[in-house]
Amino acid sequence: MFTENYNAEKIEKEIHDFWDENKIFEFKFNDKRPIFSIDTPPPTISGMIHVGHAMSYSQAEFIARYKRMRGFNVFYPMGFDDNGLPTERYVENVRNIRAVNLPRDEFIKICLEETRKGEEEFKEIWKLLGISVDWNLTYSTIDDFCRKISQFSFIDLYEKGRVYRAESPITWCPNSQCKTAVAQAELEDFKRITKLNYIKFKLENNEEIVIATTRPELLPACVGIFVNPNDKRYKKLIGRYAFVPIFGQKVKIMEDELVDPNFGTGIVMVCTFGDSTDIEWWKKYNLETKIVIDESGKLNDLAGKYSGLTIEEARKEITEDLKKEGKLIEQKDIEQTLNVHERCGTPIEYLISKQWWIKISDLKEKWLELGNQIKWYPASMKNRYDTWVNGLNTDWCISRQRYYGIPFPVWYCKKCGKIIIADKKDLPIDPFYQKPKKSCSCGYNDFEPEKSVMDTWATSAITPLINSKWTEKENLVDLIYPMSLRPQGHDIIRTWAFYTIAKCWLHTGKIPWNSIMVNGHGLDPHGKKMSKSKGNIVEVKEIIKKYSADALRYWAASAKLGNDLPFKEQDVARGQKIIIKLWNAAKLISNSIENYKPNRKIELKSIDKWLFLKLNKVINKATEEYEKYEYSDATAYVENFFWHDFCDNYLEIVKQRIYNGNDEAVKYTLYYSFLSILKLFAPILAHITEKLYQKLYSGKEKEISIHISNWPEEFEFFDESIERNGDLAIEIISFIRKWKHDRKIALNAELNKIIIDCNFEQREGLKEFLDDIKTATKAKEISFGYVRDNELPSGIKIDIS
RNA sequence: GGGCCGGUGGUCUAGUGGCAUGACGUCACCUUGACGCGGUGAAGGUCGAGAGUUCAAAUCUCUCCCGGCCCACCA
Repeated sequence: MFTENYNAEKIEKEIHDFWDENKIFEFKFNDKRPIFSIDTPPPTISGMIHVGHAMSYSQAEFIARYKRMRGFNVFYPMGFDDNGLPTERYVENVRNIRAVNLPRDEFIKICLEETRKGEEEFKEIWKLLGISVDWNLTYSTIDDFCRKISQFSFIDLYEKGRVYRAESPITWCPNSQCKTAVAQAELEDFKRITKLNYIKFKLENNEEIVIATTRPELLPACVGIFVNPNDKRYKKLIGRYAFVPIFGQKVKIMEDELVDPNFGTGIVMVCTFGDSTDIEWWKKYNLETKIVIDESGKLNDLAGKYSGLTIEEARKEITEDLKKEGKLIEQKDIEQTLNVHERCGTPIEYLISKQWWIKISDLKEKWLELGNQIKWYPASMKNRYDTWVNGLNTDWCISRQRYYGIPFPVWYCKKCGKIIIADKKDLPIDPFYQKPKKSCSCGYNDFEPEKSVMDTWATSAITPLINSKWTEKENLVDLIYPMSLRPQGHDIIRTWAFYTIAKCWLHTGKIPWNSIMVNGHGLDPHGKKMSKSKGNIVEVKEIIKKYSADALRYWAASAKLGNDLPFKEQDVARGQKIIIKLWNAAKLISNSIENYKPNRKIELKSIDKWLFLKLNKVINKATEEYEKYEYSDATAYVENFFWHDFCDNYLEIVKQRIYNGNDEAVKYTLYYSFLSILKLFAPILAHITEKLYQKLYSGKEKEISIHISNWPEEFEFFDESIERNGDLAIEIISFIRKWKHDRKIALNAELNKIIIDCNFEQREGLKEFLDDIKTATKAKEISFGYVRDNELPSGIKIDIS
């Protein structure tokens, strides 16, 4: 018997130490059990770990624990995504430095220092939360092995003809902290109100046409004018020439179906480049190239007196000047959707530059087919993948003009310009500080290193191969690839999920994982994303300290898979109540279990069988839900069974038998039913179930930890009529409770006599439960007989006195 | 403009054809030998709107409205 209260902070700490010491979560390399491998998301080191992170990682963690109990050898690694733009931005802010002002190697060193710190912080919090990863399997995307495998991957795709270098228009972020090429997947939509400017262009014969544009600052880059071929108003213009105001260049008027006659004046100017239609026309009609915006979003010499101005400044001044010249005849407010960089919200520009690309846009059908080979949970999330693939219109630009990332294993010959690719056996290399091992084929021996680094997604897209130690002699590819499960958020389906499927298939010809579970986000109480700048971050540590890790995990388990979940402290408090309830139930039954070890078949009473019948159903349902990764529905079933069937009804009914101390049937029932309850709760309430397992079952059950014990299976099947009859008994007990309540009598007040009036079948069934009704209602006497009133839904009538 | 997800008592939520689930909150009663962080009850919903299919619709179909997300070349 134990009497102490539950001290979550102390006990959770003890349990963590126990798990560590006994290596409970270690992946066993030589083991016959089937493997369940998880492609854990490597979090970006961003300096703020909030309950939203805790939620998504907990949800994958529930599945890891469930699978472990199902007898799988679980491969559950942890990674850290600690390079690339987000990390640079983080480090620049934390240290208040700017990468551009520092030597490259010094900046990289600082980044490494800062990310180490961030990783320690993550590790500490994940341990507090009880995330059951095997920390021996940790990787970081900037470590030697990841640099090697990432460069290897690049060379492999280069050799396969999937990687190419090309000078072409590219989406570019001109933000002073970015100044890099970005990929289609990194763009977001942004709606804003802007001015549509109606501008007069002169024709050769001094006639005038009016063109509507939102970007007058691009006038110096204007290389053509288009009208719709079916637009009768402008048919006569086709093939003639116009002069761009202020800048004076002469441009041809052409026709194209893409022009919407109803937008603006129905006449469009093409600039290199204002948007993707410009690029399309530029390619299709082989137009001149006039780039007027530079890498930092300023106008260059082509803009004449406007040179050096930012886009916004130039727009303002050029508009002013047009107005002065009488060329601007109208300005209208319109709503405009434009592409912005997802990291900083800056409108992207199109520049021409030389970048490295992975060819993906020609294989849309393949990507869709691979998507079909993977099981999506919840199934509807596959739509997002399909939509994205269908909308793909460019290849994947993987070079970034940044500092802290994985370098390309590439040099260029300074004489003939030939591309020199490093030898696979020399990886990882940094072309900035290392040279090719032999001269160029042209005989020259001086090289220019590729200065760009790779898009972080290019590395994180091969996490299944990183986990498999692909490229190493002693690898796990046959063992764990394709991996069993990819858990990840819905916001990165177009990036992480898609790129992983694409790259891994290009390398191996196989899908990267058999299933993907897509989790929602933990939001602030008002349903908004948590972010430092909004000041609405709820910190993991605080909540764990106030409630407990188990209570926070319970909150995480309350969201259906894929749904976003606003953080409500009352939900965590609800988890706390269940934990306390479990502890107190254990207190009550500890006497019966502590010195008891079932070793033979016992004749059970009907109410005991009733409990097992209910339990069987819960085990079935919970298992079914877990197989679909629906931990939340599973938990709801378990919770309902534990709280109501087990505590409110069964325990109340058998209390006297517990106190008697020598009822073998009740001991047997409590031993196994409570063990099952603990196991069913174990994936969610990982700590308290472990503690109670050790307190009550240690030395009796085979495994030292509940988390490696077997998932509960159905008990012996009893005649289903017992469940029905037991339910009738509960119905009668409830009625008597209400009867007492209506008379403001205490529930434990004694009754003189209960008379039950029912049909023959009910009477036969209830006979087995009369004692239970008697003790639960404190009736001195109970009998069958004729009753006039008090009819229950089942038709039974009760007389109470 | 297209797609996906959602709209259920004050708040949140389960529920894909058959009397609307639970939590939190509210109110009342019960100081029951595990738990008052408890027990027992009560009040509270025309299940976003409309139409249709059906003996029967929160659930299926259509239209519309609202919210969120994803996608799209409208200058």
